[in-house]
Amino acid sequence: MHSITVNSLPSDSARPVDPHTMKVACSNCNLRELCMPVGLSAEELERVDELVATRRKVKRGTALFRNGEAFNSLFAIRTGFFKTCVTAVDGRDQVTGFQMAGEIVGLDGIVSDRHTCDAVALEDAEVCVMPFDRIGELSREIGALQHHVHRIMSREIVREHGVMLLLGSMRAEERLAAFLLNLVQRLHARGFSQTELVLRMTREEIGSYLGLKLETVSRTFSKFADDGLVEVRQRHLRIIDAQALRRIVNQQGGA
Amino acid sequence: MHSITVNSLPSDSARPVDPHTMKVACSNCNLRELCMPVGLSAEELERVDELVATRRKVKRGTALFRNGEAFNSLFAIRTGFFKTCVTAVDGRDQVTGFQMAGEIVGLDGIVSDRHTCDAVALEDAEVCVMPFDRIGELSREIGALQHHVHRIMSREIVREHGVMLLLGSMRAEERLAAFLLNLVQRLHARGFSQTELVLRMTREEIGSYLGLKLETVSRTFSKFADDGLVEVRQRHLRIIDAQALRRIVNQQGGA
DNA sequence: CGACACCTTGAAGAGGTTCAAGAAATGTGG
DNA sequence: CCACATTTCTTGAACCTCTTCAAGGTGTCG
Repeated sequence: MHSITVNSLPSDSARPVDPHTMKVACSNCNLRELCMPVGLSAEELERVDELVATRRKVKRGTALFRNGEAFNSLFAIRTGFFKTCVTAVDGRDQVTGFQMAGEIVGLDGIVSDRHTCDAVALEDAEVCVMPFDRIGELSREIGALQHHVHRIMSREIVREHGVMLLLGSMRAEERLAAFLLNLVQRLHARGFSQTELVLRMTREEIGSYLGLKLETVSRTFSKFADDGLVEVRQRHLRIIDAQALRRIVNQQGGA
Repeated sequence: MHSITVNSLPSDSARPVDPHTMKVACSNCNLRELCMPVGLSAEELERVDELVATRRKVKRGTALFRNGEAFNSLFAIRTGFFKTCVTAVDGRDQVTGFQMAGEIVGLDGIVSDRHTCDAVALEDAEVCVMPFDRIGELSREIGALQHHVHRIMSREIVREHGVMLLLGSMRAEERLAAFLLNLVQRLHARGFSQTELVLRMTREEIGSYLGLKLETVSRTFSKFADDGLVEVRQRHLRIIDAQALRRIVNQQGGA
């Protein structure tokens, strides 16, 4: 089976050798609405273009950054799919999120000038490198950019509130249903199918994110399939009854 | 019993009638190191003072803000103790954090211009109201303030990563031990005892935060007491063996 | 094509929840 | 200041969900 990439942007033929083509024109990027502020003047747009210093390719399975590394830049995902995870002193691991095209990673590093989690590519990926001091300088001059940065950080805080609600009060089926609906909704916003998706992560990674063991994830997928809510073939997933999944999420443990 | 305030700042006698005394001099505030950037010039400090528009008193049990309300300001806690909680569509509730003097609440509202959680005072409290546009303007001119705002938001993201780790991978005893150590550490940073504390929240609120039922919280307290790790008399708590609590947190489920 | 990682399923077990009852603290009003 | 109502906390017992351990199946990549 051929791999379906999460992002279908035209792969451009920029050679890493040429520093010119390494520059990215945010103003022309299909993902602009996702990762850049709207309502900029032509002049402002041009300056924001300079925000992206370089692009960087990240091979599947390798890290964009790791816990403990110096923080210098935020990264906007152009293509590919990432997980972020934190590690406790005792070695315990927790996936804190899955990120796709147009989303920003690296915010965790600002507070201490060091990254405090790992960002690992789950498929070959490319990111825009945005040096954080440059973001600071530019957002001092462009109000819309400043507000945009604040909104991105606030959005991440709110997202994590949602995960806390999920981890703190939902049962396994509710967690997995919420996870699937969230994933497919984000993919749909990027032009993909509302009903079909390819999971880029293992059952174990899903389990880590949802606070469940991989066996529970697998069993719950099977149950959803038995009940006719989804069709599961390994990582290929088709949502048959989204409404039923929504009911599961909003039913407060069976009440 | 008279209430022990979490914060022991001298209560000043400002009358709400007089707009002058309502102004707060951050430059003189004991909490400055907690909620304000360091290394400002005298002139900058003076301008930052103007950040705080007013103060606001919040009676125990009432909300500083609620989910859905318009977002205008961030709030720096001067005295008192808060919880923040999100509510799902089905009415499920999740405490997302407990905040004390020197900490900032309201960051959740930036992304959508509406608050997305409730902030409720668990004891009579007073906050500094900092209009968000003014923060924006001022941080455009004072680089240290800009960076400070970024750091506060990043710190919140990192804090929530920790909570996700707790909720996703720890057992009841580990969660409660981590919770107690965190609480006492933050109180100690504010000049309180390293070993004694008064819980300002109910067992149910602790449980909600930790993803446990109140009975489990109660039982786990009792077990800690039986094992000689803590002394529990209602909400009055004394930590006897902090090292043992730390071992519980770092032991990865009994391994 | 063979090795390895990943996934599924079963059975037994543990940890936490639920339900229930009573005790302790807190607040209220006489 | 004391009696009473209310909220909060504790503890027990039965139950349930998820985990653990184990084995076999499936898919993928060199």
